[in-house]
Amino acid sequence: MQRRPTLADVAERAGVSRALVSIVMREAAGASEQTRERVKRAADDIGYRPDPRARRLRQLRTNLLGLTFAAGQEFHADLVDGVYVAAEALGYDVVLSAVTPHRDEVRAVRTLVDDRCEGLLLIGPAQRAGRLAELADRVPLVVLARRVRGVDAVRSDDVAGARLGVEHLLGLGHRRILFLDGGGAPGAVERLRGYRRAMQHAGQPELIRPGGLTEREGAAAASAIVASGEWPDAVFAFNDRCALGVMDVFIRSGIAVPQDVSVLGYDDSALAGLAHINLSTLRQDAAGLAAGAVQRLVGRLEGPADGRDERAADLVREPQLIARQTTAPPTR
Amino acid sequence: MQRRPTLADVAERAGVSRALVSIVMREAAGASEQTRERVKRAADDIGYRPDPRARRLRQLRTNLLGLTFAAGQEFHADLVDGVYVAAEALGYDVVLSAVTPHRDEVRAVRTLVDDRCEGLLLIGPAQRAGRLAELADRVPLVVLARRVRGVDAVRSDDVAGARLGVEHLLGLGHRRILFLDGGGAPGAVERLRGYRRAMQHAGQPELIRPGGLTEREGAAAASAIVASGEWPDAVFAFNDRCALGVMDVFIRSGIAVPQDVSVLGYDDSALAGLAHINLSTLRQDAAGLAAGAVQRLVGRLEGPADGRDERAADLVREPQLIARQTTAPPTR
DNA sequence: TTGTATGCGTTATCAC
DNA sequence: GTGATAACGCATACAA
Repeated sequence: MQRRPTLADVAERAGVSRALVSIVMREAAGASEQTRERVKRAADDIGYRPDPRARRLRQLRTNLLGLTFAAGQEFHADLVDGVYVAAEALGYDVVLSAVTPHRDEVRAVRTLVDDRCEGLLLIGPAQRAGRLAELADRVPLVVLARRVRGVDAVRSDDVAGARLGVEHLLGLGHRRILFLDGGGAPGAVERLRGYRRAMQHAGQPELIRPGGLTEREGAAAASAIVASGEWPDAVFAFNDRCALGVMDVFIRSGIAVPQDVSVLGYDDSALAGLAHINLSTLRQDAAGLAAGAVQRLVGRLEGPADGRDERAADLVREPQLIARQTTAPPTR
Repeated sequence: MQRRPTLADVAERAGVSRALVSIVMREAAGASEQTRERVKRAADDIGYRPDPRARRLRQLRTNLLGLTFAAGQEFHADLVDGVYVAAEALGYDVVLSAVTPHRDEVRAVRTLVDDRCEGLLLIGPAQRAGRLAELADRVPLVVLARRVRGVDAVRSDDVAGARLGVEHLLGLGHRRILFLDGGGAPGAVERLRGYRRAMQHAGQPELIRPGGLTEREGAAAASAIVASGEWPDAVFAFNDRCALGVMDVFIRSGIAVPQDVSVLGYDDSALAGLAHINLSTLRQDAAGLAAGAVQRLVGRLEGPADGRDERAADLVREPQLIARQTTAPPTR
């Protein structure tokens, strides 16, 4: 027998009906303990594993959650992990669909819809809000790590995070705090707003330069700072990668961190925690965000039928300040 | 009609049989051009998309390739992209299964087998060779980026890569070349061997220290070097991350790269190419490796029935030297 | 060229 | 508690 054993094979071997095997495999009610034992033995003996395709085909529901993510991005990976955990706890399976250089988001979403996922989770989607709203109109959808008008979203409170960061630096005694903006990246507007509000509230001047998302851009910004000859007390970078680029250029230029300038990142990526880097940063609660998104999506799926016209939710979670070695009181 | 349209709905709307719709949707022979047109129109009108589950259930083959990978790892992401591309070219779909902190490899593999994938692609699996051989015995399997005895594997030629690196440094005029070993990591044994062979061939003394896979370990190794007071001409690190740790400590210690010491990495990760880092390194051809693995796997699936006892293949591809700014002729 | 009938592996409904 | 039977959406052999 080259083909894989089916439920019918188990039934034959155990000498019971297929219906009973189904009941036993699903741990459903309606079978005696003795029968259960026999069926399980038979299933194990021939190495039977239920076919999810056939199961989902027969059931009205697929119990499938589709998830798009950018392969290779650390923060996305953390969210994927969290989604797996949260979905399993609620009895759902997860179908992954990666966004890569040769496979765009539209395509990633299409495969998930074709696979009959009941709901979609999109991590940091790049599509414009209008498209996402259209999509959300056709299939239950929750966006992760980005705010989209008219669509359910779960994300960090970037305004609060940036404010936390500024308050940390102010608390250390810094005054001239330079913010490196993230341009059009998700969360950039909010982080900038948080910075500005906190600085205004403290009565300090706003120092803002274009930063970016990568080490390269951070390095460029730092070079500009060095060239200007006028250093700030502290640099608050849009994210960790940008902060690393800044630190790299500073150190090569003989500017000590944190003695001469404090540097603060955002994301608490894996690099930030390394012993020789020890970057102070703000941590987003990936597991919490993932759980929140899954719960929201499942809530829509299992909620009251009249809830479909419910207004889109925008769930935010507070980031957490991780003070390491790159921020310290001014030494001057 | 809340439920999704089925093939039968299309048939009804187009006024033809379901078999004809099936023929048209599969682009199979046996339908007139006129009918094709009408069916396609009807399908588009009601937004019909075939159900892959039902399709695969009916067919003897699923045309599914299962792929495990570590979410968040850049090199894995490159391979995932390559697998998507190569699989599509051969008419296969890819099912992703991530290995994360809360989801181990065994589990990732199980879901793929349950989903009736015809063959499995494992990127850098952590299981010991014996387990993998057992698995390969039950399902067609190709391991990517690791060598496993008795199992099909596609990987870079790490011996050749290390040799290339050493020859590059020798060619620049360096003699005292220190190699930072990767311990038990995949490819570590081969890279060490390549280094030793090249050094022996050149009649130079072998300088070997324990390195590691991360910035942290690279930094530790560099600290030891600095403390010893005796610098080599060049440091050849097990991988880019290790090399970055080395450079970080060197620069902080006032040792200029490449003026005082050349540093060579391995992997050509995204960080290596950044303007302010510009790490010389060895590039693995991710797309080529992925394509090779997919071709090998599909070859097994579609190959002659008597080929199942074929000996396991070990396909290697040559890495490529990327000479950037961290390696240069000695200035002394 | 087109239509009919059957089965893929499972679950759900109904009898017994 | 247990078993027969239909149905999920689709593809295929075969008949028309």
